[in-house]
Amino acid sequence: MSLPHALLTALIERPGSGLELAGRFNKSIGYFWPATHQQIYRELAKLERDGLIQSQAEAEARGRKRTYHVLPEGRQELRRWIEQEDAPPPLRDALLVRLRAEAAVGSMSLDRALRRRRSDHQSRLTNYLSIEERDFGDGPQDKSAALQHLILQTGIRHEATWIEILTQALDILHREQ
Amino acid sequence: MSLPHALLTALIERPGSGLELAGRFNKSIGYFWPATHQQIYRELAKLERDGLIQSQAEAEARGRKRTYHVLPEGRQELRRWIEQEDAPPPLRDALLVRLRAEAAVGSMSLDRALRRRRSDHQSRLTNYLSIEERDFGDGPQDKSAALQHLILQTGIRHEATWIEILTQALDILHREQ
DNA sequence: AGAAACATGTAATAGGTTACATGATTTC
DNA sequence: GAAATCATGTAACCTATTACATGTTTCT
Repeated sequence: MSLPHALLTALIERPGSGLELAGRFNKSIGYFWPATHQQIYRELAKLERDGLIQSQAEAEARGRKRTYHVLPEGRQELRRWIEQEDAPPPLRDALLVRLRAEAAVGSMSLDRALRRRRSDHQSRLTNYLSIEERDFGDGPQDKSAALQHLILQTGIRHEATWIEILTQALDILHREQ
Repeated sequence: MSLPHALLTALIERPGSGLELAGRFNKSIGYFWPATHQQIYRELAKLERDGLIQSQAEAEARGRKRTYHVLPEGRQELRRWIEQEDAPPPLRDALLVRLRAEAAVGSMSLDRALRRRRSDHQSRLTNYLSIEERDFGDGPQDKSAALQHLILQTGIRHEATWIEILTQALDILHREQ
């Protein structure tokens, strides 16, 4: 249920069309709330039906660009939603199921999957660190920038934790006995 | 797509019925792959149709207990699945969307949600630490126990990271200016 | 004019969540 | 015998994923 609110946030940061949003998502909000363009178009249409955003298009036709912006009602709805409480989402990581399965059957075949995952996390970490350098490298931050930095740091810590975990897992699997 | 394999793992650890599994899930695999009893019954039926597990019941009737165990084909399927590689799942945490939205609109109303989340993570952490004390407190571990311990440590680090993040977020929101 | 890129969508499927329905066993 | 608990299931819905379809603009 967060996608519509993620879209409202992105459109407040800057109005745009469905495909533009899909592109921006890949490099920002999508790191913690991914969405495909199909999902985005569907939700944008619904948000407009609900009167939270509005679109302008040069002409009403299929392949024509349609730019959305947030209405006051949308901003209001976002403010309302921000203060909702919800429980922490579960990890839901298949790799943990695999580790548990390995502990149960001892197949000894996890090695490749673990290395692959570790290198995935390593490249994500590198990417996040270079974004941090670029966007938050110098100077003091206002509240808004500090929050965005914190979100990025969440990703950084997440990747770093996984790298450690996977290294430990490989150690365990390679131990004698 | 991990639920069937999580169930195979649980049934290898110990055969059981649908509701028993649902109960066990809440205290073990469910920490990183939650499932309701409805899902579990559906998947068990499918696993039996596919010839991976088999059930025994005293009588064929609706409310009668039905105990499942894993067939060799199921064990084989689990071994095959373990070595599959997959990309890290996204964080998909609504709270990060909320932080980003707060950065965009500055509603100043996140406080309660952040404290609630932090205390959720704190009680989970306490719970995990006491499980660690109880199950892995003393002595050296064989490979299987070391893996299960590592899975628990993943949860512990996850909760600890979130507590830090949320504390930082509260600091930022309470800052002057 | 043709190709590539931009742009918006539809359809089918799978997985998970929530609400509800029903039978069997145990306990008081 | 009634209530609580154990146990198995159905149905409706929502979200996300994947594959496909189609129109428009720009570049060469």
